[in-house]
Amino acid sequence: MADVFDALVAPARRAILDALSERDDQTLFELCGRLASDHDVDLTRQAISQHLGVLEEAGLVRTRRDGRYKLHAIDITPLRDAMSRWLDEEKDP
Amino acid sequence: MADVFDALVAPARRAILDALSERDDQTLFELCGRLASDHDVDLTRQAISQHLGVLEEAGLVRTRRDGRYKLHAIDITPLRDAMSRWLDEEKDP
DNA sequence: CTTGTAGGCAAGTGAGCACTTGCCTATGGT
DNA sequence: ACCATAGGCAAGTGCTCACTTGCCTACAAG
Repeated sequence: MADVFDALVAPARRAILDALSERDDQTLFELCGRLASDHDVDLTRQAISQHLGVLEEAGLVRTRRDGRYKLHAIDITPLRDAMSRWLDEEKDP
Repeated sequence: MADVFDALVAPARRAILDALSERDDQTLFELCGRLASDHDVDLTRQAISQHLGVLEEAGLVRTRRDGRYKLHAIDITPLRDAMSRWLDEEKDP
């Protein structure tokens, strides 16, 4: 299981999370097109696929099979867990 | 100005932020000792100093001079800003 | 002024990673 | 059966970065 912080360090992977925030259940090819047109990410399909693998290992992306399509969705739970140590500082007034 | 995500990818830098979360206004030497004893980070002084430089460039650490001492404190504002795009998803019930 | 402590600058090295190229597998339509 | 689409595996390359080593500056106390 890869680290959440390792997963977030690549701008392309953050763009993937942004694209998945807009719409869940996108295929690899959908993501390639959307990233190129809307997020200034112009990478090969294999590069995007590898990034998705890292994100999935970190738990930030969930996948499900539908025939020959593999649909990707974002899951921010590991992100909350990783950041809570700093962001959950109680501001007791 | 370095990227917040670049700053967070090194485990040593996250440990520094943890150490500064426990107590603000620590010097470089204080941090070296505390990191070695409490956070399993056994690096040279120069390495810690370079990490502090990256954190400062990312805005995550604020410094002030006091005589020959340089005191470091954490500032999580850039962290909130960087993560809000995913963590501020409104859960409208 | 010298000595010790706190910090800074700079170059060098090694390892990890982002990205590509090339080929292979699987599912679905006609 | 055949072809096109969706996805996967693996090796190779170049570059970035974490860390060290070595030397230099600043402030303070005796």
